[in-house]
Amino acid sequence: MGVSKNHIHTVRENEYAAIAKVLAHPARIAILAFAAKSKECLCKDIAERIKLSQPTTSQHLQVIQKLRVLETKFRDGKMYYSLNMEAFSNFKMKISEYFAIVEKRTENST
Amino acid sequence: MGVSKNHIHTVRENEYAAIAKVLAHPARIAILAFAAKSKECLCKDIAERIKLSQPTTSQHLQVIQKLRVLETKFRDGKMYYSLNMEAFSNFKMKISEYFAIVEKRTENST
DNA sequence: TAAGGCCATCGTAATATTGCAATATTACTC
DNA sequence: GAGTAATATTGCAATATTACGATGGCCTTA
Repeated sequence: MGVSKNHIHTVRENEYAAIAKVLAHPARIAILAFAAKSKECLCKDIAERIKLSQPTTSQHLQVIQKLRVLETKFRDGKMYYSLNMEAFSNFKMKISEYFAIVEKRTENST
Repeated sequence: MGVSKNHIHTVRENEYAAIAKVLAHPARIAILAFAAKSKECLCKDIAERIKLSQPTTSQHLQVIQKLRVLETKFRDGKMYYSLNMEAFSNFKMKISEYFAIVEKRTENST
């Protein structure tokens, strides 16, 4: 087929993969780093910075937002994006958890 | 267009994204964990374990191999896959590096 | 040599992702 | 209300990803 068979994998495997997916595009890597630096930023500024169109940038922002790593505040007719540190730290923890699991398994392997 | 514009991003951004891409599928998450546990394993065993066909599994193995996180040994007419711990640790380091960069930027942000 | 096991590759299909132009929407300002 | 600015959405095109059956190659063993 070609359809992703997520259902045959465990919840945890899907969770790790979902997190990695957010980071699996250079534009999103750049967006998160930019958002961290600028605290609050606008879509158009991000677009200008990463040199992608406003719609494409908006699309990437939605992808990141789905996992709550970016939060939004609406003020003065503008949408301010900022890094959700709590969610981001959770991201980091989950990924570290996975690496730890894999590493631990190598120790006990036959 | 729709073509990925990797060239407009930095080498580092592309590198982080490339690493994340390997982890961006539950099957590959499972494969790495399985390879860590079994030390040496066969494609058919992995396929059986993750419940995907042999060709699909082989395809995922190639993706992981591209970044050298899996290494292969041919013996007795079989291809044994095993985790390349050095490459895997490098993976972990790079990802940690990225998280650290982002976190650091939040401290100095205005 | 034949048979069987294992795997990569090819071919194909379905779906997902990436990207932009055009448009719609929303809110502020005059 | 008209104009402006920022963003989301829609529609479309190109490419990438995911998945499997079929095939062929290679090695081992009978």
